[in-house]
Amino acid sequence: MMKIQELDADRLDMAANMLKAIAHPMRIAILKHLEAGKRLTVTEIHELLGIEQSTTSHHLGILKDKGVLCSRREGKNTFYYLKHDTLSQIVDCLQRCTCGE
Amino acid sequence: MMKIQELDADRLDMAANMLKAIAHPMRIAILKHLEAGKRLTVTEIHELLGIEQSTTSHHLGILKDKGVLCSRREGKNTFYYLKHDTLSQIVDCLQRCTCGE
DNA sequence: GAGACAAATGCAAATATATAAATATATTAT
DNA sequence: ATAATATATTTATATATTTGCATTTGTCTC
Repeated sequence: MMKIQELDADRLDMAANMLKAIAHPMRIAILKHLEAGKRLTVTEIHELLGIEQSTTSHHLGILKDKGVLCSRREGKNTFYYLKHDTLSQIVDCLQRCTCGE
Repeated sequence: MMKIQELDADRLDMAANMLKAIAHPMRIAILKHLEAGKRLTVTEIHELLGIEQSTTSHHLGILKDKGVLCSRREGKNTFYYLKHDTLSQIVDCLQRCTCGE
């Protein structure tokens, strides 16, 4: 039998891990490109952002591992996309909050 | 004269710093209590969450420093509150995304 | 199978973050 | 000024993250 508090703590940890995964300039930039159900390959992202292939893959791995993205291999390519569409809200919110400061 | 890319990079950094500030179980718990324009003192939060006073102040300092919270001193107390009401969206979104996994 | 392309992994150095304990500052009341 | 209460800062140690490079694994075409 598990206490409610533990459940809460577990969910808080999960939420913190998701946010930690997103909380990186490059990974926010990645999410901006994946709004509205878009699917992109590792190479497309690495070219869009101008960062190393291995670095790109690493960032995508973190986002996938923490439940932010899903991936699907199709032939030579692996497409990445948002696990929950609603996650775009976070990017939108950040965009609004960093407008005028 | 500043390039657009630099502006983008600056905003991404600012956004990442805000998120990094939020991405911690205790700090998410703090934000949950500050929804809907609520204002709470350091002591209230430290009693609500059952964590050390100095730890509480430290967390609040991080949230304020990174632009998530504002504070206002009134007598002996310092009240903390959300800088942008819209930031509650992030907590709401996390709550939805960590429901069933 | 060999070669080409796409993606993932292991590694190491630099950098960043968390935590708690101790200390310091600010405000009010006496 | 002193004591009491409320916050904030400092410090040190432990731990985690970022990054590029080199390597490896997976997939397709020939």
